Amino acid sequence: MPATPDYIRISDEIISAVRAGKYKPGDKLPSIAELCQEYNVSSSTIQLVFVRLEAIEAIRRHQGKGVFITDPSTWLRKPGT
Amino acid sequence: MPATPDYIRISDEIISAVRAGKYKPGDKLPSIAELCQEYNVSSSTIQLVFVRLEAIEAIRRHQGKGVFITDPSTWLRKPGT
DNA sequence: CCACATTTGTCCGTATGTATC
DNA sequence: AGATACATACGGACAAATGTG
Repeated sequence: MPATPDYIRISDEIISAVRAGKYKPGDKLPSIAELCQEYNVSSSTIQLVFVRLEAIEAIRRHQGKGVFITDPSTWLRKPGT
Repeated sequence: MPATPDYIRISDEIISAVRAGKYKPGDKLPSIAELCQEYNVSSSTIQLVFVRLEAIEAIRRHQGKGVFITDPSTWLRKPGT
């Protein structure tokens, strides 16, 4: 059983959404409060997701404004490469 | 306001230590408890550091064993490149 | 095999600060 | 000024893997 942790699963889902074109560069993610409800986790878990996605430069966080998708061409790669 | 947050500063210091050769691939980092004391932060902050370093594949975490430095050639790059 | 200590892993709730609208 | 939203940090609870005796 993998039992993937929430913060891994959620960040992977966001990456998949970018890959699928549901998010485009510059798009703003839902607010932390909304993501908490959508995934039924605490804000601390969402913050973990953001730290992880920011580390690979998949998002940019702007205090007071929101969290935005970056240009995937700089970070997106196929699985297993 | 902090010029640099703890979890960014600490992870950057670890990366610098790798760059300086103080840590080599396969080396085990001090335990979470020791890092907490060394940097005078909580374990949650160290966990943030680990999530960040793991996202860029600078470390690998092994539950019950420890946290280990990976081969820097796969992730280490000069600042600004 | 079992018991135990150690260590890391995940998640939560909260407090406080700062930036933006 | 107030509301909204993100940012950082803490402390604790419990789980899971490992190593030792």
